Parts: sequence; C-alpha cells; structure tokens
Amino acid sequence: MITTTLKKLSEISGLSISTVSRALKNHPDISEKTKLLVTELASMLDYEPNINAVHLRTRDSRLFGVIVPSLSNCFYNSVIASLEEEARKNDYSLIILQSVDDPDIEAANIKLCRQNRVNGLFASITPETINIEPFLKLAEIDIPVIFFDRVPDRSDCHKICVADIDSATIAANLIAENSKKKVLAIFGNSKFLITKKRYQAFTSILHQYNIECITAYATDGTHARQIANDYLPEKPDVVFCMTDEILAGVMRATQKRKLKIPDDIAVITISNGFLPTLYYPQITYIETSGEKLGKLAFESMMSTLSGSTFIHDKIIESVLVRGGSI
Amino acid sequence: MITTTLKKLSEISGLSISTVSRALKNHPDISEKTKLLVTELASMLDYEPNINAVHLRTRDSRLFGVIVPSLSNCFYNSVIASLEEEARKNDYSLIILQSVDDPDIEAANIKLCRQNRVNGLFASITPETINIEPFLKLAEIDIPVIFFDRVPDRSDCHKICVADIDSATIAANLIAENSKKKVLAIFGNSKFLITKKRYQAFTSILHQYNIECITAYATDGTHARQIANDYLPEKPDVVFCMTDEILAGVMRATQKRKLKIPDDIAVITISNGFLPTLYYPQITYIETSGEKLGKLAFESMMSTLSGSTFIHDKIIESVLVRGGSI
DNA sequence: ATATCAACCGCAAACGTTTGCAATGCAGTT
DNA sequence: AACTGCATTGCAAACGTTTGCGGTTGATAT
Repeated sequence: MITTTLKKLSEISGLSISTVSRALKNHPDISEKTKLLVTELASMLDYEPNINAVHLRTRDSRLFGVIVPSLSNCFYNSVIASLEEEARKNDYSLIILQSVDDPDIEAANIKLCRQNRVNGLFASITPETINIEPFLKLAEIDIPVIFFDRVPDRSDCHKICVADIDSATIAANLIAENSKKKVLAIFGNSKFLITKKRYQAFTSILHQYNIECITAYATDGTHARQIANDYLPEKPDVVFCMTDEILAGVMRATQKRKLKIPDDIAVITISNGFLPTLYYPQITYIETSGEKLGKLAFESMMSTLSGSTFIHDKIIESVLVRGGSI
Repeated sequence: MITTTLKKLSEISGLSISTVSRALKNHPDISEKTKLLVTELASMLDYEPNINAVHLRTRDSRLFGVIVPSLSNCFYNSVIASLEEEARKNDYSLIILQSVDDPDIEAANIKLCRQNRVNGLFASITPETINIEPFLKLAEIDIPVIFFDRVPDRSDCHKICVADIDSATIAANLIAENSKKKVLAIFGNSKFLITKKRYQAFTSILHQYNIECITAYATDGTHARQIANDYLPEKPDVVFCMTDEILAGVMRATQKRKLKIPDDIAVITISNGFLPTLYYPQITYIETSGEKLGKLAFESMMSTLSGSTFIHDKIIESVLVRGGSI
C-alpha cells in the first residue's frame, strides 16, 4: 500500500511539512496562493491524513467503543444505528464489538477499547458478567462508561434503560382495564434487573386487581413457544410478552392453535416496534425505542465528556402503541 | 486520561523502553527474570499498548472497514455479526459504517476508511451510487474491496452475493410444480442488478410453463402491502416476494383479507430466514444466509490479502426451506 | 538608513511504539 | 592473557502528524 503523506506533499511542493499541514487545515498564517497549491496537490494525490498519527499526536482518538451482547438482535441494532448517526454528526467514530454473551470475549473487547484509547464506552453487559471491575477501571481513568439496556445493578454508574416498571405497569393496567381474568405472563432472563423489576411491577398490579396470573421465564423464542404450548390449555384470556423474542414464540403457538386474536386470546407485548406490525391485527405493544435510547445515551456521553459529574440514570419513557390485539 | 506507556514502565523498572517492549512480547532475547518483572509491573499499572502508535510504527492497521446501507436491517446485521466473529478470530478489528442510502455519506465513509488505513473494505453500495471510483481507488492502492449483496455491475471487482438467478429459479419451479396458474410477483428496487436478474429468471421460467404472472416493484414494505392490496382482488393463487420486507407487507395484506395460507393463496419468499418462521404456517422460503455471506466474504478478503489476484465472484448457494405456505 | 510590523513560512520536538544494530558482561577456551 | 561466543540489554531512528516558537521577507513609517 503506497500512501501519500505530508512529507511527500512537502517534497513535491517544495514547502515544509508544517506549511503543508497548516495549509490543509486552513490556518490563517498561510497565504491563499499556498493553500490553493497545497490543496490541489493533495487532492491530486488523494491525500488523507493518517488517523493513527493524528490521534497519537493529538492524544485524542475521537472514538467511542460500543459493546453489545449480540449484533444480530434488532433492538441493539436500532441502538447502534442511532449511535452511529449521532457519532457521525459529531465527528466521532465507533468501534462496535459483540460479546456474544461470553464474559471472556467481553473482557477482550474492553481491552480492545482501552488499546484504542476510546474517549468513552457504551456497553450492554452479558447475563454472565459478574465482574464489572474492568468497566469501572475505565471510568477511573476518565473514560466514561454509559451502560445501556442490560446494566449492572449498582448506583455509581451511568445507566440508560428502557422503562422497566413503567412499561410493565402500563401493560398490567391495560389488562385490568380490559377486564381480563387470567393472564399468562412470560418474562425474559431472570438474571436481569429489568426482568425482576418488570415482574415485580406487573404481578403486584395484577394482584391489586385480583387477576389470576401464570408467570414464566423464557430463555429464548423457542422456549417461549414451549411455555405457551404448555399453558395455553389452561385458557388464559390474555398473554403478556416481555420481549419481541417471546412474542414471536407465543404467536407461533397461538397461530398453530388457530386462536383468534383478540377474541380467543388477547396479546400485549413490550417491543421495539417491528414485530408487532407484522401480524394482523397488529399487536398492541409498549414501545421501547432503541433509537431514542441511542440518542439519549449519546447525549449522556457528551455531557459527561464535557465535564458533568452527574451520574446519569435515565429511562426511556414508555409509549403505548395500540394495535388490535387487546 | 492518564495512561501507562512503555516509557513509564521503563522509568519505574529502570530498564530501557526497548527491553520493556520486548519483555512484554516474550522476545527470546530477554531473560525470564526481566520478563516476569516487566509483565507484573505492566499488569499492576493496567498497561495496554497504544494501538495508534503500534499501527503507525508497524504501518499496519489490522482493521477492516465495513460499509452497509443500513444498520437497522436484519440481513446486513447477520452479515456484520459473522464478519465481526471472523475478524475477532483473526485478530482484526472492524470499523462499521452505515451510508443510510446516501452516496455523500457513503463517500465520507470511504474517506474515513482511507484515513484509518484499513487493510480492506467490505462494502454494499447504495442504490444511488453512480460513481464507484472511490472504491476502485482503494483497490488501486492495494486495499482490497469486497463488494457484497448490493454490488456494482462490472466484472473487475470482487463480489459476493446471495444467489440471484438460482433462488428465483427455485421459486419459479416450485410454483410450477405446485400447478399454480396465476402468480403475483413482487420484486425489490429495480435499480439493483440482483433484482433484474431475478426478475428475468423468474418470469422466463413462468413463461415457459405458460403461467400467468403479474409483476411489480416495491420500494419498501408499505409499498409492497399497497401493491398486494391492489392486485389481490385479481385472485392470484400464489404470491412471490423477493425480500423479507416485501413478505411483511404482503402478509399484512393477506391477513387483513383473512386469506388462508396456503389454501386461498400460497406464499413463497426469498429470505434471511427470520421472518418466515414468525407465521403459521411457516412461510416456504429460499434462504439467503447473511452468516454464510459474511464468512465467504471474509475468506475472499483473506485470500486476496495473501496475494491472490483472482477476482472473486461468488454466490451463496440457495437452499429451499420448506414451510407450509405452498 | 533604520525601525517597525505584518505576513508568511520552517525547525524541531513530541505523541508511543518497534526493531536493527551495537554495546556490555561474563563464562569458557585456547 | 587474550579471545570467542553467548546472553542480555540499550541506543536511536522511524512511523506521520501537530504546533510553539522563531526566522525571513518586504513594505511602510520615521
């Protein structure tokens, strides 16, 4: 690979390296003639600054790390898409890494971020992450870490989450409003704080209303389908799904049994918004917007970077999107 | 941000920078005592090499660029997920960028890749990309560009695509086998080579069998739904969808009209494999695997990097996955 | 003729690594 | 005693930038 460098431009133009450098960044010290000459030469030779050299010299990477459990997950992708957009607008780059739910890979990814001297890190931890020391160490050396979605259960770190209690509350209330009598509620990984909170909020409200509730935790879509198959015979009149994955499993089960929605059984879910629109009637869902989360996380990052010592603990507000499934 | 550098380690240990450097990379010249001393010191101080300095010095970035039209697209995400995995295994990093179908942003992204001195680029171009010069320029300076999925229509560049003709052929033949008489076929963006090829293959086979065929091009899911709404009254007995997006639109239309699948109307689609499983019966589809594409693209990259001058023009084989929709 | 000033430009150091080469010390050989 | 050879370590240059500071012009004012 043969690249043009400032030195090469300097040799060709007969100007010094510093003059070439300044000319390219429109420094007032440099005359217009020189600037023109240099910029033309640079574009002739397709000059692009070596970003490694720039970062080394300026001691600034203008780079954020993003670590997510999985890249083949629609929710994280919407978060990443919005982070990427914000980053671009602010002249930052992103190094995007997936931990595939493996704490070792997660650790390696953190290492990579350190090596890259990222200015900050957006992270969603794996269910198996027991030791968040490596993250905290980043924070110690003034590299802000903004946790999102799957966050550690402690108060001394930045957290941006989709609504936990709120969204479960909305769902539970909607179920009560519709005078449902027997609920099948399928939650996600019980290790997550968000699951615990939603479970707690959801069941306590149903309890207040004296509504019967079968609860279960699903590890994935297939498991959710199995759970649905097991419990549908007990004739719940509504099923609540905590995630898109669970919804997909549940829908397969109901469709197979030719249950009419919402007449035979009502469905309500918490979702990113994509899956619910695939069905007819569209599934009523409480929206957890990855885009909004991304934007908010980015804002938090920028604000901490600009000196704020405030600990961000934000929640994406829940919006009920009415479909025809309840 | 206060970081440990080789210099700092050297000062503390009383050894020279070069010795510290060599000790850390287990160079045979260094005695075991020294190695132990240095590695312990390094881990005490959380030393991580500054990757910018390393890259600058070694003139190698071990970095690949990835440019996709959109990060909130399941297909590309499966490609990216598999690229990321391969990259990690081979000690490469990825810089992932989205062009949001804007040629200007795409150009800016290419620039970023150049600035980062990527070792290679994986790219899927926007529908509006008329000038692929910037890509070719990369290739000129020995930065391999592997186009995937949406590729330029010229023979002098590496291309990895999902099957175009093949997948359409399989679909058409399956339709013929099932003695369907009237097909509604909805294709994607007519600007893409892949669309043209599939259209051509699909319609010509139907023509051979003397099967009536209504064809249309959809720009997105909503548009596909509209098209379906327009043409379903003409009572086609099977609908062919070229993409997942189109399938989603079509399914909404059929569900709304309470058409039974496959009795009232059969459905067949080309898909990544996720959407078809959401419905009941599962939709029969011709699989276009993003994972396989990613792996194959990565292989091509490695082989060109290791000196092969062969122009890769590969196709991910099509696999028919039978559901119950036809 | 000299001083002043602005406009323009170059020197050189620094960022944190890697690495060819030279230097050092020391044991064993002759 | 001088030499060889080996094991260990250090020197210094280079990668491609940025930037503080100082230098060189030429014009204008005194």
